[in-house]
Amino acid sequence: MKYLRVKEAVLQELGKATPGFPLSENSLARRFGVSRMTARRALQELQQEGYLSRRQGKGSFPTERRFSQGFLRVRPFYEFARAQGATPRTQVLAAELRPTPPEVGQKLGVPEALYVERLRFLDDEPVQREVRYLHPAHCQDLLRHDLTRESIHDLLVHTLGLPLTRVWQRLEAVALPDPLATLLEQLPNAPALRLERLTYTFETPITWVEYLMRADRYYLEDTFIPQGERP
Amino acid sequence: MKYLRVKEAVLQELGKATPGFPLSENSLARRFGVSRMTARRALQELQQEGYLSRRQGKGSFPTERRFSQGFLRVRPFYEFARAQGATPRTQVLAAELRPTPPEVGQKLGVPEALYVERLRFLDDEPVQREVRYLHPAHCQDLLRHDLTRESIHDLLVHTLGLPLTRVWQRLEAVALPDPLATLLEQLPNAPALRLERLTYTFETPITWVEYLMRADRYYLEDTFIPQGERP
DNA sequence: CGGCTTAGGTTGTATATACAAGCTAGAGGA
DNA sequence: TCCTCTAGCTTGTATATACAACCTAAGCCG
Repeated sequence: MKYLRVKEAVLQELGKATPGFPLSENSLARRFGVSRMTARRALQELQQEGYLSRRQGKGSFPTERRFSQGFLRVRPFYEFARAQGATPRTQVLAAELRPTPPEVGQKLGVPEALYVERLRFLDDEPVQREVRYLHPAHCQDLLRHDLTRESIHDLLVHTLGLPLTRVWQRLEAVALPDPLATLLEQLPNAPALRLERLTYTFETPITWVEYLMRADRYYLEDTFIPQGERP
Repeated sequence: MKYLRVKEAVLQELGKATPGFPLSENSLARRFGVSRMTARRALQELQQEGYLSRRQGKGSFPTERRFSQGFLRVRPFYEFARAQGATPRTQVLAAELRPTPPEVGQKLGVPEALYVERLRFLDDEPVQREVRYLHPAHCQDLLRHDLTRESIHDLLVHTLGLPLTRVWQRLEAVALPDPLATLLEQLPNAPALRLERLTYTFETPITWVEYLMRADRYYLEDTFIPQGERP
């Protein structure tokens, strides 16, 4: 398991803020006496695990570390509201073609996209802000629909006929900075859940979305039966 | 991009419930006129994306996609730490019989319970606090074990022989009040994820637990394949 | 019949080679 | 000075080869 030895060694150095970055496949291969393909595999796995960021032509750089785990799924807003017995309302703050910020542009693979920003209310209280970018080639018909009434997810699947075959998502807790806190009628730095989601049709990313949800109005709850936990 | 062509083709066949499984690297390579390593890459990526399950000596099979909608699953701390490549450490702050607070007592159905409070470190940084109440009639042997080294979940399942058949849990964002913020080396009102969980053996509640996780060190992330979302 | 060995499939690991594509610094020319 | 181009680095893709580890089924032998 040579590639594991290389991984371990690189992982050690990552902890020490060594000034030896960026790493390169060839230099690692020489240092450990392995082939480039073996060093490459070590770096690829470290990238996949979130330790390294690799860019063609530049090299492999350490990433800022964070920890992740788990499994989760979140229901559409109207379904959630119905389950709470509250009255939902949606205000569309923007719906237009707009250049994509770099992180989103990289994920969607386009320089500009349909931008939709919506504010969600339960019983006339703002509880969630949604910011969404949609792939322009696949979703251009979307703006003809009433985004205050219809679920974008349902529109994509049923009206535009885009099968949503894969979902990547991340959930975290954040403190609301000020323009957002005011928009959601919260004090600055109030806690909120932030859900970021990228949805694919096969290998094509279709839409990126960020939800910010007031912590005092939103939680995720579930009951399930675990698999393979019998003694 | 030959490996992409192979991926696409395999993905198509996956949709059709073709009886051509299991797939093998060599047969794919012959069919598409590519090298084994190229076919291998296609299969590896499909595995990583959750479409295929590959086993040495057997082959590549389509996965049952039971990615359980609406569910949130959290791994044991040591497993999580290992996956992150970080060094875990556990400090036991309390382990004793204690009266249950009303919300917990109601859920467990007992007036007093085994109380365990632990602080979890990754690379010597406190990242999670766990507070747990255990049903005294079923878990009294637990205090004889080393709670700094062993997973309570594993102890319950494997040592005490309690099948954990049902789980209720809730996840939310909170602001850390001051004694807790200091304990986790955060500023007061820093955001955190709070996970509350009640675990049953059949209809008997066994343990209630609350995890507080630093927002700057914890997030939940996943990729899954949705069910029944085809148009 | 029952158990063992073995042949031949599978994926996993490791190497060498070649070229394409992205990036950057520095040489060179206007 | 400023611009352009290129040499030389990086990662990405593709191939060929070799052997190890794992699995299954067929066949052999007691």
